[in-house]
Amino acid sequence: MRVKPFDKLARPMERSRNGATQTMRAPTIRDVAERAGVSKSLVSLVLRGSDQVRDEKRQAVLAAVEELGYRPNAAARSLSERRTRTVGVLLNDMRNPWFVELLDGLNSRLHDSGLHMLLADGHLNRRLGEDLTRTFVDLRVDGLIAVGTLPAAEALRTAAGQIPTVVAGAREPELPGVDVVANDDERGARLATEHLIGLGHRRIAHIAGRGVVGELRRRSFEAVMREHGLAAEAVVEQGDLTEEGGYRATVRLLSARERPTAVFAFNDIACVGALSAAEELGLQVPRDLSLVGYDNTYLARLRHLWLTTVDSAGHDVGRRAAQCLLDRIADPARPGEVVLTAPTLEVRGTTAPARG
Amino acid sequence: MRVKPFDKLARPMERSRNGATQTMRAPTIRDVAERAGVSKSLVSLVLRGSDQVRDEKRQAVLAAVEELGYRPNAAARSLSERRTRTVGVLLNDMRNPWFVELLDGLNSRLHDSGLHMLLADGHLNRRLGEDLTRTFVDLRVDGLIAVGTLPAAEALRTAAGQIPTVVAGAREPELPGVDVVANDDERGARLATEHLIGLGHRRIAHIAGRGVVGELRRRSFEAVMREHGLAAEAVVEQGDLTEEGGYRATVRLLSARERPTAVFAFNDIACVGALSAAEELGLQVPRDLSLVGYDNTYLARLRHLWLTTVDSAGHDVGRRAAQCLLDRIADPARPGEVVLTAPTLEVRGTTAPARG
DNA sequence: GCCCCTCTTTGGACCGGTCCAACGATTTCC
DNA sequence: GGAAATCGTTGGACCGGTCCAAAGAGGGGC
Repeated sequence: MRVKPFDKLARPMERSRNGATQTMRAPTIRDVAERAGVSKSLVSLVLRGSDQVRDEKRQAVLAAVEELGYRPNAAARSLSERRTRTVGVLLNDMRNPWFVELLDGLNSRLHDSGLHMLLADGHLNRRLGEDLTRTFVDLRVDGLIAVGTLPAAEALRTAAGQIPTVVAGAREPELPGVDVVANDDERGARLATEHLIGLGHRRIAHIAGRGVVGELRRRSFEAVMREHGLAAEAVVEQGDLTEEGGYRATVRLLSARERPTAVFAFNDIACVGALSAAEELGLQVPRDLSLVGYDNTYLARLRHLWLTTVDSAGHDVGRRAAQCLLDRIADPARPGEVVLTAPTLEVRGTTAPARG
Repeated sequence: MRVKPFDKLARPMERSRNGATQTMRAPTIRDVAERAGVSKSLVSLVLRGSDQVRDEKRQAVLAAVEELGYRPNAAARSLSERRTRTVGVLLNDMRNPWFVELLDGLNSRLHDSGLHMLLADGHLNRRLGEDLTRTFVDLRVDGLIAVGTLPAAEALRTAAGQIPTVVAGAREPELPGVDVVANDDERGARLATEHLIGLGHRRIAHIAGRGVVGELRRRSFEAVMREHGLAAEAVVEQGDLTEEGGYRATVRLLSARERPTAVFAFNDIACVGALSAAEELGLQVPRDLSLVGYDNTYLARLRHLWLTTVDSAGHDVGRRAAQCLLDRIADPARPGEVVLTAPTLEVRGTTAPARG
């Protein structure tokens, strides 16, 4: 289908059908001023809450605003103030419920400071985030938050040179002057692994994820196993962030000669895949196989799944990331910081003591 | 925690630490003009792709743009063009994966037309959408899309008077001059119910949702049952859109004297709750109880759940809603339209022939 | 050589706000 | 009573673009 470019479309609100629907323009600050019998400067003062205005005039202005249904024009304000009160959020993948939770935290904190969130999903817009960062630069957003690991690290570096930037919920890229806020993956992986070892499991597998986060969790898993003298019992199988990946990895694991009695999956979604695989191969969870996920998304909380999982506190990560951004807006020159939140273990129905 | 108002924060990008990090301003169109040795009007022409410009000058301008790293200021452009190239999306609940899918469709179509999406989640911002619509009005978005049933119908009515508006993925509110794009709930409920009847089920329950959508599906379910002479076998239990609601409704259904052999749930999430309840009460799905969900979200596609469900084509609904909005922007005076997409049935693992 | 026409280019008004220097009217102080 | 300080208000420059009327530059026809 050929797409009609927007340029060719009529301008909004120029209802030019016939005489009936007239072209009515939104009232401006000057209209309000005229109606209230004051200057536009005074109106501006009142609207910005100055206390240098006589009460009588203030009332007149507010009345005029009410009567005309006046609403300030954000574009004009941004242009003049040289600030948009908007932060751009580059989202890796809105389908991942953990990111949604993070977003929630972000939003709550930003909203408190009178900032709006402009969302863009890099997964939807094929452009891999390159165009999106550019768009945000054009919009002169006051700050930029990259949620999750983005494909376009280079574009982000460029943008970070001009706009206060924070990476949230990912460990990369580490760029100069960019804060990184995430959960402590090493600690989380340790919690999961020690939980399984504490239940008496010895042969434990890990379904690994990609990227820096995947590596951190895997290494921590291996380290903990080594600490307990179980280096030889540690199995790592590469998966990805999908259910399918978790499923296939688990099928491979369970077809091996020496089956693991427990699996620590990179995230909840992969863990659900593992659950399906176990069931399909006739194993009962947690009797025959213990499973631990990561993220404590609502998936893990579904009664029918009820996964034991590491809670990586997405909401908290979001709130802290927002705080970091606010600090960075206040002082753009401060050096980049890495903030890690402490994950906790949420024990549910997919882990049990090892048999025998 | 006291929140520092944004007003008190430094303006972005005025890096004023010491002499080292200087206050560098983003280049404007005038800087480009000067560098290229032409007027700003000419630069504007080049940037907007006019063919009335001599090639030599065009090259000079483009070179200057490149050298300075010039990026146009969106706020200034909006102010002057009286158009933002942005549509506001009021999202009922980002946690519902079906809406995410719809958003995807929306985004793809809007992006093709050079429009950006400004997302706001009414569920996150407690303000119930009232403030959000106002914010969108302030921003002078070119269009408004309400995704899902919003609590603030009145605010939406007001906004719709000023901004082209479309409701997507919900059937209410029906307002003058507002299009409604959704899947055909009556048809979807019919597909589900007839599927179950076709499998030989007679005593069939429906876990009903709230609002107009809930009512449409329930009525259609009842109508189909009546058509097959099963009016007396139709059971309706009120649920809500959560897993918990589906769980509880199912517990009630299965504790009745005459148990249904099949349940048609309002949506996938409620269906998962039903699945848990059945399992907990010792019933095997689909052997002892057939289940049908609605929406075909990725939940339904998880191997471990593998729900038979009605596919309500979120992506398609999103794309059509975007098209409606574009049409409405082009001609704001056109009367409101109701567009329904045809759902399909996705048969998976939770339905089977009735026993006996 | 002059006039008209087409093709490019330009100055400046405008979009709707913010912000600052300046101003008139009081009040305060000596 | 006059100078200084305070308070409330205002005009106008400015933010960075778009857009339009009009100016300039050539070219062709008579």
